[in-house]
Amino acid sequence: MRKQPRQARSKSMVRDLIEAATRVIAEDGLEAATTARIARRAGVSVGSLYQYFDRKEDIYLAVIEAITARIERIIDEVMESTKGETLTAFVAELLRRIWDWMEEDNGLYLRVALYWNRLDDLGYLTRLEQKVSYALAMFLVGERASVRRDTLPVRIYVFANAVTFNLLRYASSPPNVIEKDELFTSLVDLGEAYLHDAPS
Amino acid sequence: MRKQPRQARSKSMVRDLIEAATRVIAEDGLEAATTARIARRAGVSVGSLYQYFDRKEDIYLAVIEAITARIERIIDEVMESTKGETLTAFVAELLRRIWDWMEEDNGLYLRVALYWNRLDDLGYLTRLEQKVSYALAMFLVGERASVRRDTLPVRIYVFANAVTFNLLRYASSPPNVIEKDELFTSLVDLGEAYLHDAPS
DNA sequence: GAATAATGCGATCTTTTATTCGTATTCAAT
DNA sequence: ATTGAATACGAATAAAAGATCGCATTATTC
Repeated sequence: MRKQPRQARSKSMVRDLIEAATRVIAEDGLEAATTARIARRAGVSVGSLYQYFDRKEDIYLAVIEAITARIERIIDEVMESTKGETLTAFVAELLRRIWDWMEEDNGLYLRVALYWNRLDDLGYLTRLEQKVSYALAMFLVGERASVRRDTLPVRIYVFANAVTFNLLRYASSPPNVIEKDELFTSLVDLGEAYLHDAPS
Repeated sequence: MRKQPRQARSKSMVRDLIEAATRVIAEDGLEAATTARIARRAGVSVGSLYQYFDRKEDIYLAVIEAITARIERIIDEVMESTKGETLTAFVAELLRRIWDWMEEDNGLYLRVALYWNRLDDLGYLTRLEQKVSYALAMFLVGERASVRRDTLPVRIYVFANAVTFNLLRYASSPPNVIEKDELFTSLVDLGEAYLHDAPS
């Protein structure tokens, strides 16, 4: 961001721009998210946009930064609210909360999430992955389940990715034979079967 | 494709174009894969390109079609070669074979695969997913393992996606603490823990 | 209420890229 | 060898979109 907005109006303009970008992406896809379009949607001129974003991509980054921050907060809240419970409870609640949030506003964030790969460069995804991995490890330890310590990191990596991408994939084109709840239950089961102590 | 190539030279030109597109994408990314660039790389003029592809996207489609067909062939071969063996054996061998192929030619297809989402529209991915699902189901039945029939379809869906995206994700940025073989073993374990009969 | 800084504007410039089309070349059939 | 069809060419066209910049408006400060 080339300049920090100082006055109140410019701060709110930046917020408006980020929101407008989010909505344009959600509604008409990343291709449609041109500077002109975003600016118009925000009720602002292109010139103003470039006052606070050096390049078009910087707006995209701002969008994804906001999403990531929001998910991180959800993770924190769920860790707190399921403290002392099982890993299963944590995963189930986390899924529910994230999905509910993404579904809000006519699936706004669900739609944006489809462009994750193009928006991200994997930096933000990694950030989230690390947070989730940490949480999972905490719960496993808390359960004093006999975990196979040697393979745990890989398993957590695999599980975290499995959950993330199954969600994204399902969001982008849900097979009509599979209900959302069914998917969620299965993902929770996956954690149970895969992360708890394995048959030697 | 607007016209079918009839003569030998035009057929080979179409092949060259598809290969050139593949290489340009792999080496410099999808952004760089402009019509001009692809044509030049194939040693052909843009005009010739448009003789056989109506739109730029049609070349991309041809690229991904070729890849999908190749993977389908690998699946068939592995099904054949592990016939009568366990599901685990099938999965392990499939992973090995696909990865080996993608690594060929300096990771050519591994690099292209990173753009899957932008190339695909999920049509080809679904095609592959269905083939894999079918294969997994066959092996499970063959093992006469007591599978929980009610949840099997979801589980297979989840597993197939888990494997696919863990591969793609790992390919795009392997965490340096995780070795490829470790990942593969874990994915195989995942199938074992998750697809075989679950603790009621 | 001047003076100065911050913000906002949008027509304009510039670059990039897809696509076309008239012409030149090569092939295949007779 | 001749002729017509297929193929190849690439300069030229046209549209799209990112980014800029000089000027207008609004806020802040003293």
